Amino acid sequence: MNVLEKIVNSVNSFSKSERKVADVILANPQTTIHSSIAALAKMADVSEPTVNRFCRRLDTKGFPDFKLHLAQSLANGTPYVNRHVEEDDGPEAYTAKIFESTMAALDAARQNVDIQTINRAVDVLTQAKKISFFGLGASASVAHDAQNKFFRFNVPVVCFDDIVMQRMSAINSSEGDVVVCISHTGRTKNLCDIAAIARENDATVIGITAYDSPLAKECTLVLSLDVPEDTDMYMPMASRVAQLVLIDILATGFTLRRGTKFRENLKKVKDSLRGSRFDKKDFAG
Amino acid sequence: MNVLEKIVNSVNSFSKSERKVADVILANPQTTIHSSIAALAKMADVSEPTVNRFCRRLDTKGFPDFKLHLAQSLANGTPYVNRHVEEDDGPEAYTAKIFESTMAALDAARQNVDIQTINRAVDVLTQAKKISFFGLGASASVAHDAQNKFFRFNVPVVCFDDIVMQRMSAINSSEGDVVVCISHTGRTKNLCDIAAIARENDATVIGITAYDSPLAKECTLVLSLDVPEDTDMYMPMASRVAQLVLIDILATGFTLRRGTKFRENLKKVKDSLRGSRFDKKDFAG
DNA sequence: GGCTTTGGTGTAATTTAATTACATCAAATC
DNA sequence: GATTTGATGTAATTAAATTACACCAAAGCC
Repeated sequence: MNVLEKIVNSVNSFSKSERKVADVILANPQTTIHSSIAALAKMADVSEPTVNRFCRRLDTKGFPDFKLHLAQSLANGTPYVNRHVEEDDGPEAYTAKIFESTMAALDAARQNVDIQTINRAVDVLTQAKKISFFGLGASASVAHDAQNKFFRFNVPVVCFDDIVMQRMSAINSSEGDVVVCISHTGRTKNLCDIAAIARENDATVIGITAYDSPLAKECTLVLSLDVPEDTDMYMPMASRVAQLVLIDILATGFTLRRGTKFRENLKKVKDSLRGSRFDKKDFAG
Repeated sequence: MNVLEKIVNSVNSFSKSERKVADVILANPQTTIHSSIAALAKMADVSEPTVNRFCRRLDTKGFPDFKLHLAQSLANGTPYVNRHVEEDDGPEAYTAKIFESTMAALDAARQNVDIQTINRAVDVLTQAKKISFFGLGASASVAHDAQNKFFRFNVPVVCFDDIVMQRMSAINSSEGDVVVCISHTGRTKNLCDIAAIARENDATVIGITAYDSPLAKECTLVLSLDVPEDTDMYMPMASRVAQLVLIDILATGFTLRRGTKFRENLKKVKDSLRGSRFDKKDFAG
């Protein structure tokens, strides 16, 4: 276990002064590793030996050794804590927090996602006659992204963010068609309807949504992410990123399943974009 | 660049004694971080000040600081490397890899992003008469997402993924308008044109794109992410996620800048969605 | 309720480690 | 061959961390 987590975990077993030290370290871990024991003691408003004892309590040899461990924890990417943005955060603070909580969300998603279901979803997608991506609001952009990805596979794919179009599309679906419904909460009524309609018409419905939601109930296959969402800002952030990564995973599974030959086709699509771009060589700095 | 790589790279510029130090450190980096300067000097068969000078040469403040950096380099090695998906990866493997490389990309983005520029971008956005988000292809969904976010702020915001509409919109822009152009490569000709047109019409142009790209040259402000992209699959994945997180950050900065009163408005928008949803209580499991 | 003990905390002394200042030596240049 | 430059080590100095010890507060005991 890394030192940072260790501090968080054993916060209860700390004494009053030790907790002060812990707070300061957790608040500015980066500063800590560049401070002397005296500076840190002052920041936490405790004596130097208290800091030293704190270090020992965490199974390090002393303060310098503790800093070493801390440095490694920090290097390990992130203190994957889902830190919330606060009123008086400056640009550095909220930037760091958003990156970190997004990464924390992805980490959580990775651990929660069910590989079996992913595999079955890939199965279904590779055999689809037609693939439709539906999302509303914030999930609409995820659906768009999915369309963009699967479009490159030269598979019939559509994407609607309009309820009426979605409805018509769902009614016209038939066996062999795959409908992917995207919704973080899984409680958007219109989308639940769409899923139900599609199923009635024998399409396979994949839900990228919360497990145990109304939408999930309407789906053939549910890909749940269970991301701890920071709702402070009243906007879905982390969940949507996790959804995108999930789309990436499905797309990747798709290409792998289709084999080498197929991937050459992808390259062709990519090459076709070249004409619309400035060449890397053309543009010298 | 991490210290370990730095040592390897600059091995030529070292003096005889310094090289002895370098050799010892590279041979047992793990031991080094737990040794005193005296111990290391003895191992390398040089004097202590030589070791100190060696540390300074690598842009560290001294020996303890050097050890800190070294500790981080060592920790950095393993956890999230940008592991590439391979031909015969199963679902577990590619799922894990995609999550990890996305997280690695975010980590890299976090370290590269320029806070100053973010702050200025937020400045510009909060003062905008109108905000336009433009993207093409994969970046279109990012633009959509941005629109969705900023729309909630009750600010005039548009988003076009159609070149003609983008062009018309850019021509009609004027001072006080902000145009955000999104492109991973920054080499999409059409979007460069749009940026140029917008600027000619006195709009402020923010580019979410690669630093040093043709698009960047056309922008007032460039938010660069420098994400190591996995191009194996011929699709932008990680970069687009980083762009989204950047949008999240801008949106967050925006709300924070606007103050408490404004955030109540956000809650209203969120509450307004309630009617279109199944209530949490209505739906028991 | 007062006494004792235990655990936590700070002050000051001590020890250890790192850094600086300076002297010396080697190699390169004139 | 002399001089200068840069590299290195020795010794002194400074800074940092640790230890020893004293004190205080809270919990348990008589």
